[in-house]
Amino acid sequence: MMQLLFYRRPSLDEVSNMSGKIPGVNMTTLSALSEPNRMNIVELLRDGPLTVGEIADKLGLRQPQTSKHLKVLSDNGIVEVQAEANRRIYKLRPEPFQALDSWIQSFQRVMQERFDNLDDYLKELQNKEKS
Amino acid sequence: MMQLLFYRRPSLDEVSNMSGKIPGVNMTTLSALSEPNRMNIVELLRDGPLTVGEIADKLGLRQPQTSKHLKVLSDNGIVEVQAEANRRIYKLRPEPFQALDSWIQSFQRVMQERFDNLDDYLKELQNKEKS
DNA sequence: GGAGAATATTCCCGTCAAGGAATATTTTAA
DNA sequence: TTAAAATATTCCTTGACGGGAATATTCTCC
Repeated sequence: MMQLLFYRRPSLDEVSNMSGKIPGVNMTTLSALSEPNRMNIVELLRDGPLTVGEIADKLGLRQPQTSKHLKVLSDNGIVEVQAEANRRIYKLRPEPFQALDSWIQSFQRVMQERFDNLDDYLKELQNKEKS
Repeated sequence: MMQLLFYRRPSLDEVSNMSGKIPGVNMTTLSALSEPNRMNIVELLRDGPLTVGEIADKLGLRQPQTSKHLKVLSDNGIVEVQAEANRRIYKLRPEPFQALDSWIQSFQRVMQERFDNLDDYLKELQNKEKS
């Protein structure tokens, strides 16, 4: 069961300073998803595209807030829009999730290797102290 | 290539209201990781356990800030501590990443199915308008 | 016990995002 | 062209978090 503390998300400037440091994953996706309403929107869109009004209805959100959250998701490439008459139909884009997936995959691999070699580290520490 | 916008992270209260809605993944992990310095710490710990001082050195952070970030990561079960004399050795815990992994996996599955049936949705919309 | 190293905590401040309310924009239909 | 529906945008306020600085705590060693 994952947990996710809710602290202030860093500003756009802070983020852009980081970009490129983490291969395949810059952090805007995580930040966008760490807002509960946006995560709920994303979960909702798993079942297929929806209009703004439908999303607002199903989540009990007001329309302006829904539009704002969708803008954030859209700016980050998490969703895309298709205009259809008066309505805007939002759907998920798979790319961010694929990137997130491959990041975690590589993560898991390294973690597995390094999992229980705390003992090794302790010996390292002792060696350093001798010198 | 993932993106991650940086907006305010929701408060702890907001998060606890969401808990359980997303099976296996509540959002505190994402929120904790969406802070650049904390993400850097996590990336650093991929290579093995480190003390607070070492983390601060390698990332160019001050010690108090480093401790604060580590506390957030610790409170969220992303890292665990082992006391060793004066020092505290921090290492990653695999569970949050496994949970995040399985969430994305299930996500990918559903997205694959629903990927390109926007046409179906448009037909649905038209049917609704007739009634 | 006292000094000093390593780490944690507290306080204050500035910033920035999320919500509310109102308004603007776009589109269709009559 | 007006009206009305659907959506986007703006302005304002509030609250929370991250950084800085200082201090507290914990531990070891003499």
